[in-house]
Amino acid sequence: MRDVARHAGVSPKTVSNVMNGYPYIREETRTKVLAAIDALGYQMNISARNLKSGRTGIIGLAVPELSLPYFGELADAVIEAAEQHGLTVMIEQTGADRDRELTVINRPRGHLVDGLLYSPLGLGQEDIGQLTTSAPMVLLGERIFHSPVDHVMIDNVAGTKAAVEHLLQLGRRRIAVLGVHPGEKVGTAAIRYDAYAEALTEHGVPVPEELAFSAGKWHRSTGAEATQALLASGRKFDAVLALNDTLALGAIRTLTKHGLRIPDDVAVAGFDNIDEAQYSTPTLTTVDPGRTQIARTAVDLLVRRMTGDDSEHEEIVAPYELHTRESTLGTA
Amino acid sequence: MRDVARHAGVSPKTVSNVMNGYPYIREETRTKVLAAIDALGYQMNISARNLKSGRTGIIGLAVPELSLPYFGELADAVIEAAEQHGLTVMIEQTGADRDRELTVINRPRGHLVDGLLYSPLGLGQEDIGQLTTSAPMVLLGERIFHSPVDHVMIDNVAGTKAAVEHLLQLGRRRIAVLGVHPGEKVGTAAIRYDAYAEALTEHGVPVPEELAFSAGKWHRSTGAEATQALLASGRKFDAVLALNDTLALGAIRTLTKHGLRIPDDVAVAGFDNIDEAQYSTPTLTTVDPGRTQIARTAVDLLVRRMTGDDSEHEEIVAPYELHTRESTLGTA
DNA sequence: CTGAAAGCGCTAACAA
DNA sequence: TTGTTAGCGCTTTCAG
Repeated sequence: MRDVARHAGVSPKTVSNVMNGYPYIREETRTKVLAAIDALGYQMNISARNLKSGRTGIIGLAVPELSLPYFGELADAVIEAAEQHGLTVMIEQTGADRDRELTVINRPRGHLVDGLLYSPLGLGQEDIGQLTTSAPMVLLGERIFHSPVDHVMIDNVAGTKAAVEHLLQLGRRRIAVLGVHPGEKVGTAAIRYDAYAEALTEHGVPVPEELAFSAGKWHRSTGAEATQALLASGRKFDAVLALNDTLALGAIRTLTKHGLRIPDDVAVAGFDNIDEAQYSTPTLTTVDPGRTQIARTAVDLLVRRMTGDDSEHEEIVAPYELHTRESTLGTA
Repeated sequence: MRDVARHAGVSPKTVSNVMNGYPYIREETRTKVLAAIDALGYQMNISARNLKSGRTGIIGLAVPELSLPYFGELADAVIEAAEQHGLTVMIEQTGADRDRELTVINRPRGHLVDGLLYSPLGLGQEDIGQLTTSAPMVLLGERIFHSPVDHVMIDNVAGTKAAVEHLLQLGRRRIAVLGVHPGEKVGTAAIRYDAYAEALTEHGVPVPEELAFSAGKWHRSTGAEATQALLASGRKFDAVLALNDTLALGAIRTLTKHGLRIPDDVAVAGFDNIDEAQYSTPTLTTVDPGRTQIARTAVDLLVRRMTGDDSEHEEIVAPYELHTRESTLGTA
């Protein structure tokens, strides 16, 4: 920057002013400076500016795994939204395991990010003490009850119930569940399972605990395995509620391979409405949690916090939408 | 840091030494310093260190869209590999359009990233003049012929040919292509299309130009649309080569909806081997370009460049693998 | 093994 | 409208 200043015959501060669009500069000076910048191929050193300002223009996004379509699509939406605010996004993968989630979240970031969007999978009330980040944070996806942190939430309960009620309306009574995490009292799996049980109960249908199958990571492969186990158990069922879409797609694969017709023999519903759900065979009935809106709302909220808004923490629930498709309705 | 030093009764430099694991420190001093760090909840300011060292520990990854499964899976692998080197990853989305690709790549990064991994979709020889980044760069995915830049490449030509030959061996002769970019002479679409034509020619099969259907973005939706157009054209075909997996999955959807049996009436093959290809109905025959290895190799190479290796630029081709599945073989 | 001094590149505050 | 001074928090000499 000194070089540029010398080259243009002005002071460094003037160069700084030009770079930052400071309005009160004579047109002539500005032109001279810009010419010098160009001539020298100068690029401002952001680290230096950060050091001065204490802010970096970077926000962090912590998600379990980018290779899961839901999180890939979420990250896409977050990056898009961040760009609107002139922010860039650093992504950290937490894996799907609770210990690593805590490690990652508590890793010192050295003032490198101005804020953090955090999409936890298995954390709950008991862990909130651990959430000690210096930068503002917005939690994505699920509620950690009573925690004094901003949340932008999926409507897990209402969404799951809507899916279950849809299956009940179709006359299904033996609805298997895929992807439960036995022992976990908190986290997405528990929330959705509880909502499922509650919906059944509300409609006077007994909760078939023997039809709940676990899957640690919510991948297609684990969905397929859980379905194998379900079939091997010999227990009767006429529907499958998978706790997310990838599990559902793995289930569809396994059911089809075993010659079961979907939805005639077994209806299948998922959660997330990933792009794939519209194009699978059969297309997948699923709950759309409002990804794009969650991303946008969360970034907006985070930006507000970063700029000093310290009003009471907010809990925003995004509207869900149930998409009914062939995996429950058949080919109309 | 000054505070910590005071608290521990040492000089700032000693604190710095402790933080950086400098070996020659008395155990007692180290303990004192660590205690002070803990007591004050001190976090090193990375921006300041960057300013001094000129390096940030961040690498950039520029991909078209994270919501495309291939790039989600690639990003996952890159982040994983970067972590091995203690680097974090900033992701930039270029969209799938050539102008934006150039814009993004030339955006000044203000010394914010130490290196850049760049996965272009539509660039070629003519654009290499534009690639003027100050930080070292490694190109991912495809070769831009003769450019003096490091490449870690998908074996597009051999991979595509293998897929085409597989279809030919099955007796298919009228192989439609989905996803071409008419007018583009460079970029992934052109490379794969040319390889397809070459494979046909080598086997004495005429290239059916009327069976090439374009799709700008390689999404499921565009694959479905292209397939609609193909069917609407009334032209006969017994196989579809989609230039990537998402297109193929969109095609399968449309073909199935029109009552065509796969592979009996139409065999379908894709490219990328995304996770979904193993679980779709039918499972998808596809070319695995070696994602994980590409990510690892590229990060290793980039790190070498960042640490001053300025030997001749390298062009590394990752080994591909053809996975034959139900969409061409049927259910054995 | 530890400390003191200087400076990385930028900008806020003030002065001219 | 532009220049000067000082300092953000760290590390790199070089001494002790």
